[in-house]
Amino acid sequence: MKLMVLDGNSIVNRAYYGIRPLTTREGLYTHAVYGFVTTLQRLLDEEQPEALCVTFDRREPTFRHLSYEGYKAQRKGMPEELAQQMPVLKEVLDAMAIPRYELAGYEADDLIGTISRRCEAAGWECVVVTGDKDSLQLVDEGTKVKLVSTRMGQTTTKDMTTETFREAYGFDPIHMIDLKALMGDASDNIPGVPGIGEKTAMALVQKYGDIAEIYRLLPDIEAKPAAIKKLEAGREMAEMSYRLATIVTDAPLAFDPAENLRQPVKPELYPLFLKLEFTKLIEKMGLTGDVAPAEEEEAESAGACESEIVTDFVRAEELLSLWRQQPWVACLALPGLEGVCVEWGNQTCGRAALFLSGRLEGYNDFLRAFFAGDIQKASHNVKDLMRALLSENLPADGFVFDAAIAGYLLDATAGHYDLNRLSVSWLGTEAAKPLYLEEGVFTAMGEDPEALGAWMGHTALIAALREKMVPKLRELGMTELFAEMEMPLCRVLAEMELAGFLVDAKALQEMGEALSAAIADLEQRIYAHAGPFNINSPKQLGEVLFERLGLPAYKKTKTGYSTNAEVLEKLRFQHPIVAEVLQYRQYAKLKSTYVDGLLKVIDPDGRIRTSFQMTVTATGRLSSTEPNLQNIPTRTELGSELRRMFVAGEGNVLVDADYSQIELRLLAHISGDETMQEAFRTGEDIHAITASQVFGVSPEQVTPLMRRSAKAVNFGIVYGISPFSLSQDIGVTVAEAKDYMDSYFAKYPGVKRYMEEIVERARAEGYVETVYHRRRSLPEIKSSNFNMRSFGERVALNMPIQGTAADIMKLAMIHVSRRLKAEGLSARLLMQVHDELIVECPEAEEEQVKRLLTEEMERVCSLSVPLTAEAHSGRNWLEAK
DNA sequence: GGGCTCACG
DNA sequence: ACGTACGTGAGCCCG
Repeated sequence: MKLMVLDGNSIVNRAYYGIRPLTTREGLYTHAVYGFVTTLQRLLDEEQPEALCVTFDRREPTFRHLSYEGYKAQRKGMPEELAQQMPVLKEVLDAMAIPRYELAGYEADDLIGTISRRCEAAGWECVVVTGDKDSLQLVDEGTKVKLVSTRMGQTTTKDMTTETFREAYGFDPIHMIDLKALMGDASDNIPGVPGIGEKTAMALVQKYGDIAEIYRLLPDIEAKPAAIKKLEAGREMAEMSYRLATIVTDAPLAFDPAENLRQPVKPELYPLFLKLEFTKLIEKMGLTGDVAPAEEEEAESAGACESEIVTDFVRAEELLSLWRQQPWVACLALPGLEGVCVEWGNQTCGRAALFLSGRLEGYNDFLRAFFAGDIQKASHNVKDLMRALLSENLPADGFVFDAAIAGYLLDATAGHYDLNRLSVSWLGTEAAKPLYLEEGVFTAMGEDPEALGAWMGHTALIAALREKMVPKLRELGMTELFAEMEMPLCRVLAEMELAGFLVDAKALQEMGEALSAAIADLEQRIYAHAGPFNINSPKQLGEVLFERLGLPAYKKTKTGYSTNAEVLEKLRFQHPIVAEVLQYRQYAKLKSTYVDGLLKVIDPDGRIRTSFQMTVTATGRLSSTEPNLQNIPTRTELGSELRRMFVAGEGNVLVDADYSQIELRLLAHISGDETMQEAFRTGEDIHAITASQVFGVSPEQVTPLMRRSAKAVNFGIVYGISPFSLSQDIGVTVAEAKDYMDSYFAKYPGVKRYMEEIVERARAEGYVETVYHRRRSLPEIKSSNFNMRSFGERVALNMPIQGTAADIMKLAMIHVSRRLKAEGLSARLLMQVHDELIVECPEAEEEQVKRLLTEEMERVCSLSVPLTAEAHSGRNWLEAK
């Protein structure tokens, strides 16, 4: 039989400091609890113990405090954000039916010591889980310690048994106490012997075992005379430290391993996890709220009271007229537009109507009427619905609310905005399982009341969400952002996705063949140096380069040697294989991601249709998937050849317009820095101007190197760079990089002030926002973890700039699309790549479209610096750049 | 499914 | 002293 005991304080601390802070919608911090539970789940999987318990420290002083007043005296109290999670954690453990132990006068460690010895006495195996190396003294034949460590945001465990401990330390586990008695422990304020450090202490314990033996033999031990002197002087300290470091194994604790057998979780766990918004855990642990019928009734009150399947068009017409009078109705369509559910009326007793393609004569006419502009509709993932409608030549107007987008604006870092998650965080309840999402059930829905019910339930959620979210959007000043930017953009993006980008498949195919040949050739040359291996495997490549060929390994990753381009560049001239690998990598990337990847997704009409994601990025940018057309190569000559494959249709051209230095211009505008603003008003080349100002030379004296450095600083500032990273980027010493930054800030004091102020504000408010009130909350800025806090500070600098640029581009797209239509042009938007728009138009419209694009892009807003855009055109994307 | 690498702004 | 630039997505390897 096996019992696993967790050091509650140690594990929760690790979770707290190691995980990005997370709060519920109500502002309750939850990450320490979340981290604790996920760690626990993993440990249970790994160990499969029959019994389980958790120990905690108590506030009362222990015998250690009483015997030595310095003990943990300097230890700061728990941060408030962690302290408030402790009772929640205990509530969770209770709901999971996991016994927890705490005892006045004893630390969690002492209880663990006691528990482990009681287990052994009862013939049980004991597994101790902690992050604290002190507990290693407990390791023996019946007890192993799993050491938990959190590095770079992820937790790993290391099993310590008698054998592994001996291997690592060279003495028996029990002598951990002696080691600590000699070297002390700064974090617990255990003094040890003054002057004796880790090295000496390790050597002594390895040689003599315990301090009693060392002091018995003193002064005739093998050590430096100075060390012997210190040992003699510090005898009392050693003895006291020994007592402090010894974990108690006989605390007066009522404990019997058999009373800690694992139990099924209690029903309280589900509502508790709902409150904490642990949707992922609910799913993983298969928790459900199937409990008392009284609660079910309440849950249903959000749904419809009355519902009907509409099968005749007279009734459909009746409803359509009714909805034209309503301020808005909620709707949800089935994939493939096989059905539409409409929900209206008041919230407590709404009504639902279902329209199914197989059950209603004139279903298409219904769609045409319902999706017209005279019925105001709230839905979910509106852009996708619009794309489906437009592809059937149906109208797609009158959408006033998208629950996913509202959820995104209200918390851009939540990650997922499916109706279930929105429901948990906004309504405090889970949605019915979306049965209709399963393949193949759509046409059968009419026969499946459960699926119909779930579908109606989801539609009702949209209405309930709207009621909650619209006031919140207003409260945060996002009404316009939502209604004037995000909602109108849905239509623009749907049309762009539908348009697709024509590609020259034949040329792409040929490029692929050329790449294949080059790759095969390089492969042979690489094998000639090292024998055959998988070059695509960083692990195998690392072994070849750094073990077999003995090249110096500059950098390591979590899992082994780093073999990235930066490392390989440094090795380029040390062995001919390196340059070949670099080239192989470049070709392999182009072939697999771009040539093969794109060939796979060309539609029958020769066009590629990407999907724009509106709710992914934390800053407000779009992203592009399946395929990603926002990362088509441009930085290398060979790579940029791929852009030649993206072409205009017969008789058409591509017009490509991009904003010039939009982020730096926004830095100048937002920071209010006069010098930088002046530079943009008068100058052409901002990096050269910056160089001349930072290096104190006239514009003609700026060398290419100076310009390059200034450019790196300009970019770096926007990202919240450190002197170290700047030095890495431009290949100078850290001191030089720091000098550059200092003179940059001296020249642009407004930028420096902005950086300080925005971080200060973020700390005070807990969020940052763009000029258009797009918001990103920043709980990490208050973190006591240095890395996490620093990250928060960099984000605070960057988000308002990157995000405002994204806002401006979104507005530009809406204006461009509107005006292309207003002027009766055939031109249509195809792509957006953050600061760049691509339009396809008949040759005859080329000049007009170029003008229109730059005008609309520049006209979006009026800043304290000019906002400029440039347009070019060509037969293909490369030519048009 | 996470890690590494590399493509973009 | 810490560890070291913001925002993305895709293909491949490997446990």
